[in-house]
Amino acid sequence: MPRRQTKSQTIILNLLQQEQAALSHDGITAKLEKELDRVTIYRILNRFVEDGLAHRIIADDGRQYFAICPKECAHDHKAHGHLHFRCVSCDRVECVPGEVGYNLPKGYRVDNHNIILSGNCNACSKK
Amino acid sequence: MPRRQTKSQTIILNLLQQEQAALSHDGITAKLEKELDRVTIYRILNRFVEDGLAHRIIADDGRQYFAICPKECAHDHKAHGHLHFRCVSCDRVECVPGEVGYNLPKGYRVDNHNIILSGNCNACSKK
DNA sequence: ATACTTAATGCAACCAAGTTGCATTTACGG
DNA sequence: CCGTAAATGCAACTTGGTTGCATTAAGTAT
Repeated sequence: MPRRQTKSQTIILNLLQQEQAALSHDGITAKLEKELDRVTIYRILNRFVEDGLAHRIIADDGRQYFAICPKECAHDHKAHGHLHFRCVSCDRVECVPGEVGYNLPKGYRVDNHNIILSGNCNACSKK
Repeated sequence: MPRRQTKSQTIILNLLQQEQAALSHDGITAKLEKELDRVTIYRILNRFVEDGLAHRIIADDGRQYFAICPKECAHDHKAHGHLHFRCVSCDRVECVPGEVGYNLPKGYRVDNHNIILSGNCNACSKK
């Protein structure tokens, strides 16, 4: 039962790879020329996450965004300590490189980070 | 058109106040003895947020959690720089005091923080 | 206390994001 | 080229949350 390489899959993978930002389901559909079923897209994305190829971010609009894991986090697929920025004007979610600092009371074991700042990105705050 | 003080409202306010954790809609219903309509609860919570009484957190399960604003953040109702921890075993979302450090490329204007770490809390990681 | 205004409630219906079941298609190993 | 099972597509469902609207009940004026 190994994975199979399908057209749809590679299309989405390429999309995510060339994209700077994390994409939501409908961000993806928007960029697709050949229409794909909602379900298919979700399943492909979930597979990517399962395989540690992409990570899933739940933004503060409550929706899932997906981004290809940068090499830096390749060693550690669950704890993505970097932050994400969602621009409320252009609706892009970007991965912002660099670690986030915090301290937690002892005994707490983190196995997932979901850090979203939102506001206006560089481009939009100039308008 | 000022606000009116109703029973349901005070019940929920008290609930949130005495609770250490942030509560979701159904966390609240669970703790309620007298049953309240879903819609009513949501509307009350939204009003609290509007009035700067509570803040809304979107956890990494995609759901909204509400917590009374601690005094420290009274001066600044939108940017809650502190982090939240969601325990995946006991399903509690706690506010963790202390600022979170990060740096953002210039030009970015943050007006909301939504920082969720998840994993096992002190109590649960001992089990 | 009584009447009036309009905020708050409750119900039904709706909406959006995401998932599941199942029949059909299709990648890929033999 | 055949057979197996992974991937797709469609319909239907689930969950979290919101909206419309008639009804109830705060708070104010009389």
